[in-house]
Amino acid sequence: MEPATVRSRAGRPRATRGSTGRDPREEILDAAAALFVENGYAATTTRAIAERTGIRQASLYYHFAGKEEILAALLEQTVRPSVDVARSLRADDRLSPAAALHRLAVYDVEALAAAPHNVGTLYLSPEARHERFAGFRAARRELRDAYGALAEEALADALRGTWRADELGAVIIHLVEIAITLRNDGDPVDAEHVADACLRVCGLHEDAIAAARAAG
Amino acid sequence: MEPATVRSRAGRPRATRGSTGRDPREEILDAAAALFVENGYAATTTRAIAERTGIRQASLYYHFAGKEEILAALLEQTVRPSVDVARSLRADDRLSPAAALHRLAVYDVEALAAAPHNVGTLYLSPEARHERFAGFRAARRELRDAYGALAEEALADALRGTWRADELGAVIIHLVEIAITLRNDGDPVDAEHVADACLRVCGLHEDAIAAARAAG
DNA sequence: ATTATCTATAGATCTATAGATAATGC
DNA sequence: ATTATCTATAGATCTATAGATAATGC
Repeated sequence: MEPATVRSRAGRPRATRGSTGRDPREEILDAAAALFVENGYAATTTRAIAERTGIRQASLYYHFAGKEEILAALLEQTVRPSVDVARSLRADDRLSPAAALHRLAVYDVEALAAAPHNVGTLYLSPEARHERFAGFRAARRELRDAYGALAEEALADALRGTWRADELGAVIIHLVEIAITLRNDGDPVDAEHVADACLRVCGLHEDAIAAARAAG
Repeated sequence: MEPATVRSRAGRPRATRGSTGRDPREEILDAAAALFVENGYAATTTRAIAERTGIRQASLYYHFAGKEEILAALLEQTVRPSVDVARSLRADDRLSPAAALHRLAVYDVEALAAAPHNVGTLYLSPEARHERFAGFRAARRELRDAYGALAEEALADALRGTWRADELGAVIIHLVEIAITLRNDGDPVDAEHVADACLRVCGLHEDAIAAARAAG
């Protein structure tokens, strides 16, 4: 039962017009995401984030210890759902490896295509590699390994021995991330097509791909 | 006929030991490449570049108008050879589209794998998208379009109509750039495998892929 | 009393320019 | 005279902290 009018919160009012009533933490994350993607993490100043949020620069520090913590939150909240989906797909023994791989790829591509501000771009930033974002890096590694394991199981016999599982995982997750680039270029992204391409890289024939697509 | 001892150049000597005798412009580009790749363009200061080069910060400006010009030079010198190879492969009518695509991919992957400091990483930086690097962006677009044109010609009949040529180009060039990520992860990169994967994405069967590989 | 903001600012940069200097080249 | 560097520094940031303030909550 939400109140019809937004009850104004505790705390000194903002100097600028238009407190949106949203959770200020979310407002900051949203503003930061847009700026990080547009200009890059390092080139984005705390002042710019605050300005876009509609607060003063210093007020950021009430919600986050600093710029790094904002990036950490964005990275983790972006990759986490994919990891959860990967876990549940791997646990589902009603699906063939190819079908599970296809589904995971479709989910991921759609998530990247729909994420606010194309936030997947942040995966590519040099900062994301840093030790400091260990939570994100561990999650991403788990996702890559899930792709690797599924792809190795689905792999056509003709290709056995050509890829190690972790390379294969890196290749497939990388292919999925074409969604980021296509979106950046303004092209519409067809998740099924990209997922099909993942199975083709595994050496599957068109009929096997069609079967995996239907099972997903 | 090079002189046996390196004749010292005109100009005030450097304050630090060890003027290498290389072209100072090259020294700067090399130092900047290493730092841009490691820490990102925006996070790299002119001071850090100078320090690594072995000169004072202000001395950079004798060789480059600023940081941006250094990045522009690195981006262009990295993409240019691939564009040249793409042009000559498209002009060579002794090669089937699949064979030409395979060769271009092999060339590109090997170039990315061998480039000093994994400089291909810079393609991914948000700054590289900027208007200011128009030369690089035009070259990259030409390369992507070459991939798109070759891939569309090579495309298996079963896949006709599923991709537009420019999407296809984006997908293939993106797949080729897995070389950057693999190298970042410390994995060895097998250019033939990646090129094969490009042809699989185009829907080619293993025998057609083997033929294209042999023709390259 | 608690919360969420604000203003003000210290201290640490960072880029780019001005002008001096120490070599070689002629 | 020309070249390639140097030292010094102005001016413009940028981050993070200190402390004040204006709301709501009890």
